[in-house]
Amino acid sequence: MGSPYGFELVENCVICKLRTDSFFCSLPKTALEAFDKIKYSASYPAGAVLFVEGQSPRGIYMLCKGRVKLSTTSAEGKTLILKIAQPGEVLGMHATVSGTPYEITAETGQPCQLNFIKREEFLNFLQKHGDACLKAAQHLSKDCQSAYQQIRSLGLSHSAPERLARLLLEWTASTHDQAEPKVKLALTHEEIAQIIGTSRETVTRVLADFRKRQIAVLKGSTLTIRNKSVLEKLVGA
Amino acid sequence: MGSPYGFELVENCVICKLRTDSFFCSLPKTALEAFDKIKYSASYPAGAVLFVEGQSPRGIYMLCKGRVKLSTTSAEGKTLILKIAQPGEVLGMHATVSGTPYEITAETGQPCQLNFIKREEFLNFLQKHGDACLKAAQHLSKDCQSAYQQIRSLGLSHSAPERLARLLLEWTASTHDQAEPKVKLALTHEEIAQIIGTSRETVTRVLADFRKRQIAVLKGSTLTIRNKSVLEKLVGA
DNA sequence: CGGGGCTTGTGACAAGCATCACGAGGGCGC
DNA sequence: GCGCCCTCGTGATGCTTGTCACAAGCCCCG
Repeated sequence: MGSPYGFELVENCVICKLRTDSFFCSLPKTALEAFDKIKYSASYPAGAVLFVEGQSPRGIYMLCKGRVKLSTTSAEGKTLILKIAQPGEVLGMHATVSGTPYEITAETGQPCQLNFIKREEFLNFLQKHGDACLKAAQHLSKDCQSAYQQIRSLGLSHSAPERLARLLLEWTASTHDQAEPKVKLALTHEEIAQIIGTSRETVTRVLADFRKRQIAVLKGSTLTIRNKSVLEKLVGA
Repeated sequence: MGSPYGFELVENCVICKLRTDSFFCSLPKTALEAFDKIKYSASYPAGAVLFVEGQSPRGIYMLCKGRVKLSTTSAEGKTLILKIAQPGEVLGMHATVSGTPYEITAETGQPCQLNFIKREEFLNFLQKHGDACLKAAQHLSKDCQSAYQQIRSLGLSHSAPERLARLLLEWTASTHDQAEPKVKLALTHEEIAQIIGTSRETVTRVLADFRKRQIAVLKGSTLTIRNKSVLEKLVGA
């Protein structure tokens, strides 16, 4: 079938080509089929809001394709980005599992395909399928870990350059041992600022400084690390 | 039986008087008995280190009695306290479930009773007992939530008074509708500073300011909120 | 009761950064 | 092609707070 957002909508998890090795995708067949029965597939355009902090949990969203921005906002309107979710991740699981309101906001950053599962059916599913429940626990653990990492970044470093250096290293962590690692990312300075908890102007200035010192260059949406060791020094001390 | 730290060591979870309504304590009988079989009970003095960030996970600790300080430390030796764990909480579950190194350090803040469970046996236990696994997921969700709350506090507020006000309100959240809520806590200014990510001197100064303005008074280990609405105003805007 | 060692209180100073303000570039629709 | 809006670049300014330095309590223990 066709789709309004430029890609095929895959309706069946069992034969899905998007499946990654992460989380629910890698369930044994019986669990996967059960999962397939209770899910609702849907496509969303960029900028769609899946849920807002404070809402009581309707259920979980499993991200098949695209990127989703997870953020939280203060009373004054200041926004902090918690993470950019990648395909394979499950969104809104904390709230759904614990029954408390969503504590974060999820917004698609580009056209996305998602599977939605209602809260009750998801909880039932977890109870029936022990291996799925264990996967869920693992997923929650990962979320905790990334949260702790962000706490470290926010709480244990005073300078904005240090936090930005840490973020750049994080982004290029998967590119092993290249002379000049390159990463594509479609984030504005404003959004980067919201990740590391600083102002847009500071990000601009620090990036300009990095460019001048030949440490890292962000051109268009391509980030190139020129001197990884200096970045590591910035983070380390 | 006697105990070196001034309280009885309860050896059997099923008949344990310390049981709270939280997490594994409130399991159905069969699961509780299985839990009881694989656990090792032990008492620890104040200042004992249960695990250190970076270690590969040996297993989980279930806190029955006492308080445990969970923290993380930067390369420069700066410490950030993530939370003070209360009885009923499980420590080290993220690392144990996901198999990655402990990302935080756990240190007893007073004499404690803990149950330890080896990683493999714990994972087995979760797989066999679906309701326990669900409880585990709920516990992890709670941890995530408190982590997100701390991220909000660190990332979305620029002033130290604001963060301290938020912390005080958090501490007194359970004391509903008292004219002047009082809370006992045995934390030094240094430790408070490590929770809200500021310096010891700043905590001292802000507390002095709060005292002068009749907002909150910390005397010995007793905290008294004199004017809750001002605190809420500090947090809100 | 008289020391250490830890905690708290306070002043001075400078760095870091948020904020405001404004201008330049670049993409997109009309 | 023209204008509009969003993003990026950059200067000036002042507040917040980290840091250093040191004095005063406080508590525990011999």
